[in-house]
Amino acid sequence: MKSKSTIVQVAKRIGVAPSTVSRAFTDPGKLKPETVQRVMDAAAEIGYVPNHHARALITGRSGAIGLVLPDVANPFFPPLIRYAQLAAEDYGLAVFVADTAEDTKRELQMIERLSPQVEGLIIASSRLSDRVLQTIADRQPTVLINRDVAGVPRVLISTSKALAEGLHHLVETGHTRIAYVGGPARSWSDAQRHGCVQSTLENLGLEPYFFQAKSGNYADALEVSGEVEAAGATAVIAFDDVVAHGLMSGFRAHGLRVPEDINVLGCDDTLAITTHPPLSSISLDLASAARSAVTILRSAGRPGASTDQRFELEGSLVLRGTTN
Amino acid sequence: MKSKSTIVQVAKRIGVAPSTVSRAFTDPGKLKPETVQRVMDAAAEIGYVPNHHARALITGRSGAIGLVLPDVANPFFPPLIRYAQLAAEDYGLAVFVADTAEDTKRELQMIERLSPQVEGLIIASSRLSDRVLQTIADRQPTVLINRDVAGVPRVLISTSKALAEGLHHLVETGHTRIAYVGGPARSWSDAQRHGCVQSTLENLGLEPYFFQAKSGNYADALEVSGEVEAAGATAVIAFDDVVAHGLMSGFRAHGLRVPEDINVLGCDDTLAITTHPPLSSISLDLASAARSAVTILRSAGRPGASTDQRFELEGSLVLRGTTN
DNA sequence: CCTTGTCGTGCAAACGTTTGCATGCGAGAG
DNA sequence: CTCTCGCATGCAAACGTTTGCACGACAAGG
Repeated sequence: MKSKSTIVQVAKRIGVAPSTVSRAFTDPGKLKPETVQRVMDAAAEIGYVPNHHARALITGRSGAIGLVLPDVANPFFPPLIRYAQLAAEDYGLAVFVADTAEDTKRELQMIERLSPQVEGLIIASSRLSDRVLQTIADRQPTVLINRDVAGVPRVLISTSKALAEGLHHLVETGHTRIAYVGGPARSWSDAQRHGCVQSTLENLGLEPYFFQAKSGNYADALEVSGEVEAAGATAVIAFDDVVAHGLMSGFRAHGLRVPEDINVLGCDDTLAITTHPPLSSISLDLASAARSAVTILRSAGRPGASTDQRFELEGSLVLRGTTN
Repeated sequence: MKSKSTIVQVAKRIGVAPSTVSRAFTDPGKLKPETVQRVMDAAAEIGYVPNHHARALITGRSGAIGLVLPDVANPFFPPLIRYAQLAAEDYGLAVFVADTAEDTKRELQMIERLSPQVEGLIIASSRLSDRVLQTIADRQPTVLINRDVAGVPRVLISTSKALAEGLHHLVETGHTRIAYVGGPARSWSDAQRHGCVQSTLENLGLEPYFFQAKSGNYADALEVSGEVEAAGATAVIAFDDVVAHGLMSGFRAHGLRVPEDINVLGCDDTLAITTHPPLSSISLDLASAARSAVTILRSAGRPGASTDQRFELEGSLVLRGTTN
């Protein structure tokens, strides 16, 4: 099945040293162009393809990075996977994806499993403690996404500005009873959004109503919609779009109309246009986020790499059909 | 950053040969239990962790498999990723994920990139030609998902039975004008579903109406909903749930009610419960599919491995709120 | 007591690269 | 014409494992 041809076979074929063949692939500038050509031709002829592992063994670079995330099925992550992969490609890196199923133990376990076969780790929305994350980051290049741990490189996708903007819009259009339905408890994003709603609303002299969809999935949100309704909220900010979607379904089931009876503002803009009416949300630049993460990872563990990089990207408010 | 400790350091520490340490990790049965313990302790003390690449170099197994798919963002795939990973874990394998963005050239390119660093490839919903897939399968262990190429191991997730069942249900409840809205042209699933609708309906003496949502995404489906409506269909089968969802939105926008004015039956059951009303669909056992794929991959390229394995799993009909 | 077998361990040769150093060659400077 | 220098390439030593083979010790069988 697998044909195995090595660098020395190529070398023999055209009467050069193995090292020459190696250089033709890794540093062609050092060779006479004509030699490079001969090597390439011979390689193609016998179907030679460099052995990654032999190379990794000596150079220490495995040509792969790991992307660890809590739940592939959450619509926030697939785009992240795609963009991370695209970015990694530019550096000749392949990406391992690890789904932790929102389980802390499992997360740690996957990280340890992956650790020896990657050049670096991108850990998104980690549920691990700061201390543990620090330790991990000490062992190999690591960048966190949506987790703010001092001393470890991180990219944060912030929604503060856009959220405040959205809040102001709601207040301007006459809302005074505004609720926030939070997501996963240990999530940085949730803390950030929660805090933002709280401070913004207090500054406006309003009292926020807080609820929580424990795991942040559709079913949880559906369930919590009753409470929101009972509290008499006329507008609700959802932790993310799937929570927003769940809430909308709940409201509709109870005969509430969106946006006439209650306004809904989502977050992340992952499925906005597929709801009815189209969900107002906060759109994120995941492509930039992923690209930054990979770039930082690339430079981490290099001479003169700052260990405390912190990139913060702002989302932007997109008003659609669920707000007025 | 990266601490490097090797097998010989461990060996030295307790005065044994490197080979003994190696065996303690790979084949503990060959050693005195006490020796194994001593090795493990010493390894833990100095934080030794086996070097994957050195191991791969000599054994030829990289400890990784590749999962190639057209679009991570399509809700069909994330569960597949998760289950594939779960299954791979049992064999101590990590999984590379490659998103081809539905691009044939890119697909081939990713496969070639991944090929040298994996023990095998799972290619889902490939857009490549049979011939090319054959060639790929010749070079390394490969299993196809939802692609039926003779001579290369494959697992097919069939919906024929469930679809026929659904069709009969529609006819029994009085529908005579039934449409099928297809998805990506080169897709095996689409061909299979298209064929099933055609033959089943013809057997029942009805003439099917065929439409197509080119890329199979929400926007395409939304667009095609008008045509379906114009054709006077009273029931529509969608290639998958996202197409179904798009159609529903289209219908609603034009004032049609589901299911009163038109019935909708989806496929894949990826987002059934999050639509309104909840989408009737055909549920798939992705967990089994993924597990089979990994298992087949594992046994492929082994002595006595049949090259022509073909697993077919049947989906099951789930009637919810979009049919009557 | 010698043979034979088993068990636990050591030795050393791979695996396919990369890379620092050495070498030979021709060209330009003196 | 000799010296020096740079360029293109060869040589060989790593990188960290795994694994076939050999070896010694010890037990059991004759």
